[in-house]
Amino acid sequence: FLQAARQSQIPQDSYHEKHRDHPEDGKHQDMYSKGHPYPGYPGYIMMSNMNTDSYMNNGSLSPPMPRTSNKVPVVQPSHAVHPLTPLITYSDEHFAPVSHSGHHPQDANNKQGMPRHHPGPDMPNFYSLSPGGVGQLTSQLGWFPHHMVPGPPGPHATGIPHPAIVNPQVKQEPPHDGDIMHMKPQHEQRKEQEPKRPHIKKPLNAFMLYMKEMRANVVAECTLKESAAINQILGRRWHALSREEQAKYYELARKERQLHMQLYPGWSARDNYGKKKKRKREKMQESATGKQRSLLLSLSFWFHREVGSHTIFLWSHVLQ
DNA sequence: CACCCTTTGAAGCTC
DNA sequence: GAGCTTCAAAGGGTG
Repeated sequence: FLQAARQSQIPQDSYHEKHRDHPEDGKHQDMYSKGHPYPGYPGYIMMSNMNTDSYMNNGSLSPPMPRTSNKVPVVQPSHAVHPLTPLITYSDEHFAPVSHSGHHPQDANNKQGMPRHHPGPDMPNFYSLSPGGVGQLTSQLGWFPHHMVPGPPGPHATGIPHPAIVNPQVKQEPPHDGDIMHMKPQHEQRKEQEPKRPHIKKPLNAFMLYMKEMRANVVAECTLKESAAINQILGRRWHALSREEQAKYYELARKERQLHMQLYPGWSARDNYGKKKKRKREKMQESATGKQRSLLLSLSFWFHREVGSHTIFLWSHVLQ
């Protein structure tokens, strides 16, 4: 019921929902009606291996990109800059704010007057590396760590932390009287002695990159502020995108992963696995056990009705 | 204040 | 390998 209520809050007609039904019919007009949501965000740095992406050439979408493909810098979000300039910045020339969404060319050209490079079949060029490539990239990123240096990544010499790194909010117990080390169990001592590894976030996938880029547009176009509702809209818009438009984000996401791998060679999604949503997991568990309990109650009720009859035989099987 | 909600996709986990 | 779970972002809502 709550979900239905929440969903009902979504102004279905506040957006050009027709785009969903007619994705090729003047869609994305809303995307640029308000201009780019991130004015003045840094330019882009081009990726080096875009021209070699076969999937881009054959028109297929990128999700199934093999992880063994060329490793290229990733885009990792910076909380202070443009959403799509997280780890790397791109050259405006090739991946301008207008073009990176690939939507609403009319609005982009007419209202913003910005040149728009439609990805289309020549998308590979879209991501061609600007002079300097990754080297330039590293020079532009003050936080860019020595990605060949092993060990936990931390703040760069500049003092600017990597945006993907979140220092764990360690709740510090107020100091107790006496020697704490003697008061705590051995495993806790060991825990404290272990270096606190910074939390390295997962690289963003294609849809997440799309969301970061388009969220401001959607928020600006409607009165909604609830992210759940915004995300529903973004999900529908994502499906309304053409393959080429989506491919752009898949490619960005692929480069995100590649740069992430370079930045954090030892990192694995396993590192963050099971460290969030504790309440939800517990809730789900509880829900599951609750269902079992209610099932048991039902069966119990049924048992009391049927006990003494021949059905008790079946009940005994249920209990097993 | 931690988590929920909601979306998609990548990756981990379980069987 | 299939199917399920978790986490990435976001921010108002919830308990």
